[in-house]
Amino acid sequence: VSLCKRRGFIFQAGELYGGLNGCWDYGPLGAELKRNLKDFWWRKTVQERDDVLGMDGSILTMEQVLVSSGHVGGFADPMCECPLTKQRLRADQIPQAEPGIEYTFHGARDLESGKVTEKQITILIPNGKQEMDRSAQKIAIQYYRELFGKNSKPTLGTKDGPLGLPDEAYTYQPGPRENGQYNPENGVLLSEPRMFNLMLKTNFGATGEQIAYLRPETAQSIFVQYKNVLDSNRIKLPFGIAQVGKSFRNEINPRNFTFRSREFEQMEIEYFCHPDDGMRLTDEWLETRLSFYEEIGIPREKLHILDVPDGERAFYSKRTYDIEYEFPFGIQELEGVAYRTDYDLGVHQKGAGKPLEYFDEETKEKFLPHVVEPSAGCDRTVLALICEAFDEEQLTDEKGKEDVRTVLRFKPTMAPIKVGIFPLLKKNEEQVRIAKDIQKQLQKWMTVFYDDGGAVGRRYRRQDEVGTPFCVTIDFDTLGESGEELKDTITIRHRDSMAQERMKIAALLPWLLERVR
RNA sequence: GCGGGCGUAGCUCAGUGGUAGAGCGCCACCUUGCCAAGGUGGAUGUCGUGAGUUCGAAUCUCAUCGCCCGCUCCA
Repeated sequence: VSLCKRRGFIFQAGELYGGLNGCWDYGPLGAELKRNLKDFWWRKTVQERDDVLGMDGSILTMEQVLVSSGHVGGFADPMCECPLTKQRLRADQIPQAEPGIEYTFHGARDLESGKVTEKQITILIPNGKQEMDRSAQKIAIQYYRELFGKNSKPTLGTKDGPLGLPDEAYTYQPGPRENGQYNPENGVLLSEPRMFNLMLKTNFGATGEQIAYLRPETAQSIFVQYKNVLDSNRIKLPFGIAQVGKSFRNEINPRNFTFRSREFEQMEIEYFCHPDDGMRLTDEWLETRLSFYEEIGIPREKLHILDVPDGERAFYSKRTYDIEYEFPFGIQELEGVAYRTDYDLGVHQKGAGKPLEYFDEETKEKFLPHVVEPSAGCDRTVLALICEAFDEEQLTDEKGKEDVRTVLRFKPTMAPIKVGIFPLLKKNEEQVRIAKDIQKQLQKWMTVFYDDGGAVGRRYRRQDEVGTPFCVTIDFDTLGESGEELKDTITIRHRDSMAQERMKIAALLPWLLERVR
């Protein structure tokens, strides 16, 4: 995180004003890195395949689209929280409380330290669970002590509040209250139901009367435009539609740097196919995606494949693989490959009242296509690239002096800067002129960085720290001081090995292009 | 949202009621013929923000924002 800020990869959004929770800005180098990832994904997914087309959908999304998809209903459940276990329960699924006696505690005193903690909690002990008032009280106190430990004693109180220091501990009234909801597992009175909707809503129109949502996933615009893409592109099943773009979720608790953000970018494919092919294609896409990660420099052994078991998958999914990466903060999901069946086209066909079936001319078969969805988190992958690239290398020089070299070992394809260009000595005008010529030449093809400040060794190390794979140095040999043979040659210094090789200036561009694209 | 920890220069951090600090980094000049050499000079802080206590607050109190950890959540 520190390196990211210091070298301009990632800053916190709104940092000047104290920061905006769950939002991040990419600085110059971060923007390059992210751009490289997205471009590479697009090239591999759209450009180099015959069966995938791209699109770029609107972020603002009609309410009806998200009603049909289930997001408006599914994401807007009222939830109640249990103050004892912190469990969250859907308010509409909590069973009615049985008759019983309700105990309210107002706090507890630690018997050793005498410290009093105030915390109100109400527990309903059903009539069936008690033989007499005293045993119900015991059960209540036992629950209560789970919160404060065995050495605590609940505070005395009345219905209206705590009276003083502990002895008898509670107030009670017979029977459940009219609007109260209790945790069926432990009888604890739950918090008031609150809406937990993960979608961000906005208004527009002259008077702001129209509602729109910021999309919670890029997928929906693909489903909604599926028929338009099909009709306008002379394409046959199976085929996919790919999209890279921002999505938004009102995450309750953003965490782990950019890993879980409220605004994030997705790289998604919705692959439409015949129902018989869905399971097979899901496995195929998993393999395709795994080799993608290998190509960008995330080794297979750092990836874990989770075959999400029954009961934990989304309700519409017949199979889901999570592709997870070993982040420093744990093994976490980079991408989900989900077989979504015909759920999405089904709900939109019904919701919009318009047929979305596909007619196969060859088999004369009419059916609703099924969908396989490889959905990758762009920001998460950028974070994985940085984590994977980061290295602190121990060096020992000829004099035996220890040194630590910070290196980001990005694959050249992903590296924000492809090549550093240095004149060996800033005061040598000829070296500077040649270096600037080379800079001009290479700039048309790739991101380069010109530097003439300080000793050349320091410049190499600065580039190591931002992951520049190659550095070119123009020296006295370039000028022909060691004879005609070395004239117009430069040295290329490799980031990972620190080794150097000499090369004609004319050979430089093709040599680099072969490696950095 | 709950519990705990934390917030001082770009970074890492010292500073427990009395003049705002160090190392590294950064900028300029000198030096430098290939791996963070050296020298000289320089810039940078509403001590996260707001309120309170005090003659006086980075330091004490409260609130708030943000970060980290554990829960929770994450179709």
